[in-house]
Amino acid sequence: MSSASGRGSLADVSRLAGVSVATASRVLNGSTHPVAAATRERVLAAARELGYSPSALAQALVTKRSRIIGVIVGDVVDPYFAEITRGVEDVAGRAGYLTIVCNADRRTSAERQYLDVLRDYRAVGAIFAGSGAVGEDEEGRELLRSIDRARDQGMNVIALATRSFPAQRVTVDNRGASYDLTDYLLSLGHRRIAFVSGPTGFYTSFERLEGFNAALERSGVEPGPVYDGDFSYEAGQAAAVRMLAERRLPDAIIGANDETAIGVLTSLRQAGAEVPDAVSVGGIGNTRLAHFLDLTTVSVPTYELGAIAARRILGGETGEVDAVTILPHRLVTRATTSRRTQ
Amino acid sequence: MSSASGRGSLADVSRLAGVSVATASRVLNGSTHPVAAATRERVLAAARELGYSPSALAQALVTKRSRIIGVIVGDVVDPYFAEITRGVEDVAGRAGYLTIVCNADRRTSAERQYLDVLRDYRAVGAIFAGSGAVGEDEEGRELLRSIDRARDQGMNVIALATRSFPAQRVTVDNRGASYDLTDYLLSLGHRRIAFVSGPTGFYTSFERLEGFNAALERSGVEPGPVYDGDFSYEAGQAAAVRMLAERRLPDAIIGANDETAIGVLTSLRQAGAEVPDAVSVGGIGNTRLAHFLDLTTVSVPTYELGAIAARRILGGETGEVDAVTILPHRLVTRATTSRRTQ
DNA sequence: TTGTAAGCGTTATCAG
DNA sequence: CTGATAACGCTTACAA
Repeated sequence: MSSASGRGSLADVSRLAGVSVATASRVLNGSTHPVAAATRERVLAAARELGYSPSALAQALVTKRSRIIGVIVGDVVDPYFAEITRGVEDVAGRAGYLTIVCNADRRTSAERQYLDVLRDYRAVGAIFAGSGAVGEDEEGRELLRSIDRARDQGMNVIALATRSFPAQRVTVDNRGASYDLTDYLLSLGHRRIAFVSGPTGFYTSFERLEGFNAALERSGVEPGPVYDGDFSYEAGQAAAVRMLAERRLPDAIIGANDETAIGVLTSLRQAGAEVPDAVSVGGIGNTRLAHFLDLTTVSVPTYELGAIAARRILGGETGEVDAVTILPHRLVTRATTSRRTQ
Repeated sequence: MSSASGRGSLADVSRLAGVSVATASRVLNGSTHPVAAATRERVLAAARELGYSPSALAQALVTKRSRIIGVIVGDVVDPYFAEITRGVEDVAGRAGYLTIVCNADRRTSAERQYLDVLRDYRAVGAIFAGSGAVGEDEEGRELLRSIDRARDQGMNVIALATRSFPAQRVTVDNRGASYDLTDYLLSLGHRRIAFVSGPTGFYTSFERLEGFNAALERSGVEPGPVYDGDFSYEAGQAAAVRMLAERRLPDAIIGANDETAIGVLTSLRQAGAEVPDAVSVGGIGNTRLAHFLDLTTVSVPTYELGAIAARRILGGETGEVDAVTILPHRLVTRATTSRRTQ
């Protein structure tokens, strides 16, 4: 009976302390149920002697809820997501929760699979950190089904970007962020402004492109050329190469995120184009990369995004499923942009 | 009885299919136990209809093992660890395992806490990605105790750096990496070479410093100045500021890792010092940052480190506890180093 | 080939 | 204040 390998179960502790498992459970885990001081002491002593630690698995099984919180990101290596993750982990860890980081590689099907696993482990909630595809395809519908099932089991789902499924949202005004950056570039005298977009079909890509176009239009400037990208460094490089091959560089270039802007920046410089003297370059995100490279960008409170989402989930604020909280962004002007000279 | 909220249990499926839970279990989970084709079909159909998905929690409880693998890193945001994480997650995910990333902030006590939680969830194994403190302090002893207990419960523990506890290791030759970089700098004619170290007391810091000193000594060059750091960007900046305040810059500067080297690099450039014309700068790691900034560095196969460790754990190769696998490193010369001119 | 039943380690409900 | 005991959802001998 006395669990061959485990000197660690509640039963063992209760036996050693000479009480029932019920009592042992009450003192060892945060129960409000009253227990006599003397009894409590004996249990504590027994637990210490045995080096008891509760089986999170068993606890979760019976309470139907584990102390796990999941973050589903587009790319663990992108600092944008790494910083969000840190925010989640900080508040989760402080509350004794474990954070599971799932790398979906920006694929909806992977997101769904991870969500399912998270649900299988009865995670308390899931945070979708990345943007998703616009519109209703089969994968989107499957994701929606998975989300519904997750919710049925009591999971709390939060998105940190616009998504095609209903969810409480904590995000930033991507359109505004892009608008502000474009506007700043215009104010520096630039007219031919190029934009290297995010992956097509993603909400965040769309919103940022929209802000760009809106700012140009409002100033009566002809829409600048748009180069397809996917939020990667390589996409920025590729776009820069294409620009360099054309007869004239734009006055300024915006990357849909910092990674892409940095791809543009380094390619340009390697090719001998002066930044910001010949071309200005800006990104969005204000990740550490931007800081390191002194890149003009728009600060997005990534850490806060993660921290707030985690707090929501832990606070059990199921709230309105469609509530949306917009965190402020802020233009950060640095060394890769300057007034137009030529 | 028919679980109010759950139309999802094995019992529900078995009932609908008209078989016992044992049979349902056998067909639904990879059991080799024979089941009649017709029965199998009925069970499958019932499961589909109910949208059954097994409780990972219950499975783990009874098998005493969950499909979870943990990675304990020093800093999620540092690309060095992010890339390791990606390696782990790729192979774990492919095998249907969930990766839990734990951010220990380079604190031994946090590492221990995370390991304990991982054990509470009966993770199949834990990977210590970061380096640890040299020597035997109380925290080190506690960590050791936790590791022993984790092993008792069947967990597999692997370290990706030298650690003070016994563990199978998959790592690189840090001393050699640093030696090679230093040697390269010497070959370029540099003589006054400075080193910005990692956090004092950590094995990896120590090994890299050692390689640096060994290379200088072997060439009969006077030991260069060593500045204290902690693997952070800020440490690199601080060291650069101190150097700039001194009467003469060194010929070359080595950062104990890429982050630090980049801190040095950007501070130098912002202060108007030409890199590599006035000073050469190199790092260790070959993280994406180094790539972006065209930084000379030593390539460390981070992704592979993580992938191999994960494969070991999943393969259940408990193997020799002290076995160590050294992966090759490689000097990557780029634009931040050049022959000494002055 | 199928079923029965004993756990796995907790929590929670009810009686004392 | 304390103790039985029934779940929780699943796996796995052991029987049939």
